[in-house]
Amino acid sequence: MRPQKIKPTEAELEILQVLWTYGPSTVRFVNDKLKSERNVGYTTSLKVMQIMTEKGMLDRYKDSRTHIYSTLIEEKETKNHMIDKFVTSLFGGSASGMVLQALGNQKCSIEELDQIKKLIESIEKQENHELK
Amino acid sequence: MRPQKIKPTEAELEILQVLWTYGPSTVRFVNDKLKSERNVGYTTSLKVMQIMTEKGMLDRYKDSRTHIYSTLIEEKETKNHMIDKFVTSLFGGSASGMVLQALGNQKCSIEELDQIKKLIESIEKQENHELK
DNA sequence: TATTTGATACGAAATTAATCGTAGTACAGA
DNA sequence: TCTGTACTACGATTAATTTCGTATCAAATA
Repeated sequence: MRPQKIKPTEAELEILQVLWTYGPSTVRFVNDKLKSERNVGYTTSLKVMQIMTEKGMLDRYKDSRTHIYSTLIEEKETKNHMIDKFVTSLFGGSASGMVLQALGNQKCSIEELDQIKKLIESIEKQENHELK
Repeated sequence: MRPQKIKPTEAELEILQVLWTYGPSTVRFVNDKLKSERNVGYTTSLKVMQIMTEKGMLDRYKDSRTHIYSTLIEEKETKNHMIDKFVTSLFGGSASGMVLQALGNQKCSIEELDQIKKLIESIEKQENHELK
């Protein structure tokens, strides 16, 4: 049973990134991180985080005066869902189509490319195994 | 000079897909295609396409009674921008991070994986060239 | 104790997206 | 010519998102 539909808005996503990166945090901490990127008021972040809590995306507990928020949705799972949606809506569901275009136009280092190649090889090896 | 910021909404993207796939089309044609996926009213599609025209995303000319719409934004360029935004907001700008996760969780055929591997190899070859 | 500081709750405005109803227009065919 | 059909234009509504101001409360401190 999913906690909720995985479809964070842009503002929610920014907040999730902070919580995924730094772990459970106060509104003050999250807002400071967001402010290093763009201008956001404290009560704006607070409100969004309250709404996310209502939606079941975040949990919180009271630590003396302040609340400590943590995410209830898994980083990897959420990103997978979002990749999936992205691939479906832009590439007719073809993940390889998306990857080909991404690799063609984004700069990756040799090391990164090698890492991808290794992953592909390990997938291929595994598939051969399963075919036996 | 860009025609406009490349940031189609979901409804706009659906329409762009149809126009990219089938070429210049009437509202009726586009709406029929959309209706094969989900329920959309004719005037809804019409309205969105009119707005897209105002925004400079689409162009149109009158063919006797009806308008024929065509896109003013390039498929490949638009998708590249969107990949870029996606990678930035979800993967801190690391395209390889996104690719690794996409390949890990989406099923690609052996042929597709090989195709990706070949692309990587050709990029690597080219980079070696440039380094000489 | 009174004041300041920093937090939460809540309401409400502003924006944007998506949807559709209605009205008007023009051509085709009876 | 009259009528029906298919199209466009436009306004209005709804829902979701983002934003922030104000009120309130509690703890720390002067």
